[in-house]
Amino acid sequence: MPELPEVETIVRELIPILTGKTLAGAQVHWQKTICGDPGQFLRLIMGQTIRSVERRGKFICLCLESSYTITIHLRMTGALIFKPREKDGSYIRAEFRFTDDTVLYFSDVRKFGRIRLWTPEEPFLSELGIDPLLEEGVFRVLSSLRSKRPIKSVLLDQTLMAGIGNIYADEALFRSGIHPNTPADRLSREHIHHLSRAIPDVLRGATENRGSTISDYRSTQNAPGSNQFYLKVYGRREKACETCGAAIRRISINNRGSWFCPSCQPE
DNA sequence: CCTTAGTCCTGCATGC
DNA sequence: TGCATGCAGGACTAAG
Repeated sequence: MPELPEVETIVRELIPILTGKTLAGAQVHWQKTICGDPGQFLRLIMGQTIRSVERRGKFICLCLESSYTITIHLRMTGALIFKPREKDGSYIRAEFRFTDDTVLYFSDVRKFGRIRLWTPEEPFLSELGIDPLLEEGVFRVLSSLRSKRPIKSVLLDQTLMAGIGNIYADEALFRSGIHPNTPADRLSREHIHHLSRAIPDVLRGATENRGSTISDYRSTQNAPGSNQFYLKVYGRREKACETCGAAIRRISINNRGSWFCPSCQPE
């Protein structure tokens, strides 16, 4: 699943490729991919030049010269690719052609991904929380929590911090020695300091490895990441903890799988 | 305020 | 081998 490191990897690849390109044509093969009316969407973006490409949380933002912005959210299996493989063919949900005849394909097996056009008047991604790459911001958010919700659920809450998903929430909690079910308002001062450091560390490390490819994630050039080889708990079913040797366990928190070491992360 | 369950989707793992 | 079942999950929504 593309989270902050995977989306950041994609955006870094898109910046030199898409900046300055002008949209010449587009096709939508799965209508629900586009939020709102696809016809209206296509009319409004046609002929527009991409001024910049940015990441906000897990959103890819294509800022247009008209001051409109296209956002792309990949959700579970979405991918932006320039050279689709044979097997991608039936999963192409939309495609964008530019005046230089290059084509950007939006592929998405599970059809959860969404593309939306924002007018300059709309409150752009106003619900999104802070970027969790800066320790100071993460510390401020974690220090101000007055909620009894499990810390795992809080880390996944995009209105507090935007970009953390299931994989990196579990990894950051493991590094901090915090059980995922710990009520957020019961974290010790030490826990908060540790987690504030662990979150940016985990995200930066994963970005340096160009993300984690568990099943579907691919970069715009169809390249997998390598960070899956460095995960300490996520998906390590029945495997031994590298720190203490205990068996990694999986529990469900708010209907989301949570992987942890019962010995390194006591209740 | 909070949690839980359902929804969207498909491929893959499991079980008989 | 084939078929049925169920599960995963990000974000949203409805219900309790």
